[in-house]
Amino acid sequence: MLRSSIFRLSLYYRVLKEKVNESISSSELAELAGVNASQVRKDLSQFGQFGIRGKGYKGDELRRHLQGILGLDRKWCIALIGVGNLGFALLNYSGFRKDGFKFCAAFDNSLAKIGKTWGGVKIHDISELNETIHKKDIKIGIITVPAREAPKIADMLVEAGIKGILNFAPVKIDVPKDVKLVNVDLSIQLEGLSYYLKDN
Amino acid sequence: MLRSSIFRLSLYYRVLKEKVNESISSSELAELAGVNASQVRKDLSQFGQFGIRGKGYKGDELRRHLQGILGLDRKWCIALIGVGNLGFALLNYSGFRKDGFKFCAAFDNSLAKIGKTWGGVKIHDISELNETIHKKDIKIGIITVPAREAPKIADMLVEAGIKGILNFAPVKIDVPKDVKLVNVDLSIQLEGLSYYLKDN
DNA sequence: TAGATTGTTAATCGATTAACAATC
DNA sequence: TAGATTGTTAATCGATTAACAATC
Repeated sequence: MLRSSIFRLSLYYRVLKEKVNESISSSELAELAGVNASQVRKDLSQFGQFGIRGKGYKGDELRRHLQGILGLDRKWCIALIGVGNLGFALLNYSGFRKDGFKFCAAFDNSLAKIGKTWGGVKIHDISELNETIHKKDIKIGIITVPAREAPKIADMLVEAGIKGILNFAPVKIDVPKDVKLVNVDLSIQLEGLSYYLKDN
Repeated sequence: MLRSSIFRLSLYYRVLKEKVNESISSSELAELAGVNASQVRKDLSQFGQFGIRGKGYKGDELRRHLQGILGLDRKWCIALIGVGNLGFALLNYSGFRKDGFKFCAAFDNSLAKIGKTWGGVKIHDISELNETIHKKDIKIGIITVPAREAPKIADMLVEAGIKGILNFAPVKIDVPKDVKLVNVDLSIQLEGLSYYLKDN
């Protein structure tokens, strides 16, 4: 399945929250999500037939389907590694919670932080990574350590059996192909803006 | 110019930092950046001929070219709107600084924050947005307010003459086509992971 | 039935990769 | 000169959009 399709399904899932008790056509949904109507129908058709010809889609029904497709109908236990400013912000970001994501443990190597509880989450020493991931059945790792430490942390996560990594460190991470890696590179996003603005 | 090409140029720019005193071939550069060698040459060829046939590219020279192309050879004054946890983390993120990005002002509507200085940046009332942007010659706006406030803030930024917006709010923002908008949607990235993991 | 809108196929568009002549 | 590697064109691949028969 296409990365970009999945991205758009999340978008549809989000905008449908406002249409729970209504019917909605592919063109309305497209308008709300900022994409093409054909694309909406194509994206959905990869997973089933959710609409009624001549009528459109039922908001709540489609939303429930998308929730299942995206795997948001369950709890996801997350580990966050690197409780700096960004890590702290993510621990406290409430937007994740409503999608079933829950921070089950945080890790850092700073003695000042280990043992403390931030955002309701206990901070462990990184040496406890493997054991904690198994014990708490953690499925997703979020890397918010400095770039030079990130590849090693990624290896430790893979070693511990993690199959999904969200990496914020500005460095190339290599993972086996059965591990899904998503990079969020804030510097590169900002540099993209710089390019477009430089001749204004 | 393609969004994806620009993204990769930033990647090349980053990995070349380690190759400043060396020559490097398109295939080495591709390896470091995790892309195809033809793509490296194609990307670069859109902006000029920077290599020597039979030899490759000079690291420092190519890096300087990329710096100019990306507009990173100058200072960029940034405004951050919404000094919550994420806003605070970005204000204190040192990674932006080395690329010439500088937070010149922050804005919030909380009386407890207005007038304070965080990460070396003064927090203003949002009512001072327009005036401050003009006075400080701010070119880029970063939106880290809650979703429901984000569209209004975006309008204010556009009104103030901002031409580049980095939006972290999980909501669709509309801007005129002479304004470049980049969305960073953390929930959607995480939902993407959920999709790939759900059948494991 | 007539109108509307889906699901799906076909056409288009764009991006990536391969190939190779040019040339250091 | 021989070997290497660029810059660029051609081929391939994949994603988006348009079109339309199916059908509510």
